[in-house]
Amino acid sequence: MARGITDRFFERPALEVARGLVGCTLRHAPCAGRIVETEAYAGDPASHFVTRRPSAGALLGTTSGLTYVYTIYGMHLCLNVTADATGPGAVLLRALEPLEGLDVMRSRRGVEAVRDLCRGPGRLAQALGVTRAMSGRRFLDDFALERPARPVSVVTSPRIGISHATELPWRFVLEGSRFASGRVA
DNA sequence: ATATCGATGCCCT
DNA sequence: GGGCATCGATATG
Repeated sequence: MARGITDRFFERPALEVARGLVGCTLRHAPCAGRIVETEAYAGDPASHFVTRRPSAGALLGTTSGLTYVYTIYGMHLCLNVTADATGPGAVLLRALEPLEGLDVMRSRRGVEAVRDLCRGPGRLAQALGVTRAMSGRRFLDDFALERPARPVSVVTSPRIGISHATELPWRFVLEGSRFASGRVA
């Protein structure tokens, strides 16, 4: 596969990885979708490297290409990939445009509408069958990534749902996508 | 269309 | 005990 992504892709700053992942196809058989929304976290005050340093610090600080899964608000999982092997970094996958395995996604999610299957990090994780046991594994052991066939337009905005470092435009959205979470710009 | 709110677990003081 | 990188249901313009 000419456009397949390897571990080396993640050996750079989280901002570059987050931007580069937008437009890529994410596969976790039998499901697949186009990544339309990501967020970068590094050593900033909103990052788990800072706010959960004792537990998540090692994983986020000195690795790249590993899966990081955490529970939020007691009931939702969020799927991340670590980036930048020489410094803290991770990318949160926030939304997909569903492409394959929609029926499996529907049964996991318990909803029918395509637009509601993977729009938002908790929904995305549920639709793909993400589990906490994946955390710490090589991301590419559980998922496959392919670059987009053509360059994509990406727009940035502040990150969603955080209360610190809200001024940083570290959210990346595929321009014009109806499958991104949050407000339509 | 936006607003509010309850559910829930984990990591931290 | 407090604070979340959230979602879905409900209530109201």
